[in-house]
Amino acid sequence: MEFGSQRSVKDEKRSDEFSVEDEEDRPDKDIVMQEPPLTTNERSTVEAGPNASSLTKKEEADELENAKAEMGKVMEENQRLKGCLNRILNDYRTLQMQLHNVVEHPQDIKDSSEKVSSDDHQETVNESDLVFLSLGRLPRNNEKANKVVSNKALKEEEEEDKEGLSLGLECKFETSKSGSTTEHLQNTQSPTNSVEEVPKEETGGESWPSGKGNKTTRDHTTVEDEVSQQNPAKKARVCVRARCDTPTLNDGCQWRKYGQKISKGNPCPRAYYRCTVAPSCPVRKQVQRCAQDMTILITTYEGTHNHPLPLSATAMASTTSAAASMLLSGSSTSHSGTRPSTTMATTSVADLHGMNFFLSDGSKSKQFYLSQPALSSSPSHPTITLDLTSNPPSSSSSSAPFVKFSSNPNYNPPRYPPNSTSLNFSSSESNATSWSNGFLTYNTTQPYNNNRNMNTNMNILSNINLGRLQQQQPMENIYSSYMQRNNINHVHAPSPQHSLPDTIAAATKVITADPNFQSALAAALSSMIGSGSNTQGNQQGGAENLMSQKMKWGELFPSSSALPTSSSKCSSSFLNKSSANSQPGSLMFLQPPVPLSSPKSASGSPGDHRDKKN
DNA sequence: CGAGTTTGACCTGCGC
DNA sequence: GCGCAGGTCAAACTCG
Repeated sequence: MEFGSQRSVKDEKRSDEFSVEDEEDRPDKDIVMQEPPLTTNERSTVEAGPNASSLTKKEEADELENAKAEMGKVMEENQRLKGCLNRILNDYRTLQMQLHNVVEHPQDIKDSSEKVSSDDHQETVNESDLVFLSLGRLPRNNEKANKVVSNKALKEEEEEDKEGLSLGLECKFETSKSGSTTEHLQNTQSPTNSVEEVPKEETGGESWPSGKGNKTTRDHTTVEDEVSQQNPAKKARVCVRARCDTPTLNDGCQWRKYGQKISKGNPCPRAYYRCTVAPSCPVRKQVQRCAQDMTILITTYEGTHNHPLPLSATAMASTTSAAASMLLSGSSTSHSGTRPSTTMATTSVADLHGMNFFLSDGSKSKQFYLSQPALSSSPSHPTITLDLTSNPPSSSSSSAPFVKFSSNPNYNPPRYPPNSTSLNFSSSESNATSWSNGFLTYNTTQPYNNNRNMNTNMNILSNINLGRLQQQQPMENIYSSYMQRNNINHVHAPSPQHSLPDTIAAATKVITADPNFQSALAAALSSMIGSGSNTQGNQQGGAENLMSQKMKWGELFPSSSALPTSSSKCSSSFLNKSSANSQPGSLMFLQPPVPLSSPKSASGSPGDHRDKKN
């Protein structure tokens, strides 16, 4: 499969470069590292033996000293990394406790958060910085508690008028934000919706197109009906575009096909699936081939699983959940007509490639750029697309490995949405589509920031790019966003002449300054990094692996590094693999996966089933 | 025989 | 109000 081959190519390429993944695969690597490879001289020394007359004792001593110094450096580095790991683990535990407190004792949230914030490690990780991303659904009895949290968050948002995201139960970019705007919010009846809307959808309380199914006994519970009443439209959808030969992405879940339809504008039929892992699971997905490129499989997810997810399904679920959350939070504000003067906007789509999240919204009222109706998400369905495809090699690529916008899942470029939320998992190679080898670009536009600059034409676009920094372009986005965030007029993409240190500094500032970035990063990284480990069999020690991977990344970010390479066959395969590790250590709080035994389709995907047939 | 798929009919929302 | 298109249902069918 394509991704598999891509992986192998990448593996070769990075064989001689520092690999976080490799290191993570070998927890005891520091031991290995303590014995640095022999230098040529050393080797010759060893080979020549003590009788070698060419080396004087002094030379030997020098070499010995050099080796010692080198070793010292390595050990020092090890210590530093260990310290970092410990710190991150502490953070993780603290966050976990915080979550626990939130879930168990919602009334204590503030207290606990204050308490925690007094902790050393919490100095920078305050409540507003947290990402609570849960894929499965919280138990119903917890929903209330979370609603309380959400309401609190909402109040805080209103009070603080601070930029940020506010999401709900399942995926919270729990930040304070200004009263934002959101037409989205305004459209909702319940004042609590601003925060609950996402959670409700994401918690599986989500309702499918209203009205439908109410007549017959459907899966919807009373709560869900409630939700659908409160939230008649605006079902967040996450569209995943991936090159895939199989009929469906194997995302780890069990799906049952319940319908098929030829949609207008696309000769390929669209198949409708619903999750059958749990009988009442509201999650559905649509699968359709891209009309322009039959190799591209467009999978649209809607809803959130209300049951524990199989390991193999958590990654995709987390990714889509995060994306949906971003979408919904991002959609909370709107303004149009201003084309972002950003790297994105100024970069020709044709020159770009890679994996992208892009946000689209069929809703005119929300004034996101409109999706084309080809695979039309219904107007009431804001859609975020995770583009795991790559442009053909012909597209010039290396010069601009990033960001491409497409107007719809069928990918008709370029539209340049005035507002866009985009997580970009671009690959640095034209036809390589690997999450962990790609760049992560988290763009937040004003909807997120929701700041007072809304009336300006200056779209704030913030990019965080992770990845191969030997290529300058990624940093340019960061730089650009930084400049923009600081209201520095910067109409065009920054020129490559900017010094790397500058861009690094800018990137660092961007990351540290904006909790939204951190949140989005955390979500995206959870998927990306989680995928970095390995094989499905290697599902243990995931937390530490992940955490240390994150740490590595954090450590390495300022310097040249390669992100861990994941194995990705079909884009979903990688997700399967990633899930095991993404779960425990990430900032996502997933419900404990339960091994699902399905007598029939262990693969869990109808596509697999069909594969057998075919 | 049970689970999953196929497929035509039906329902609903939206635009004109 | 009408027609269209998306989405869903459910009976029939297939498969293991």
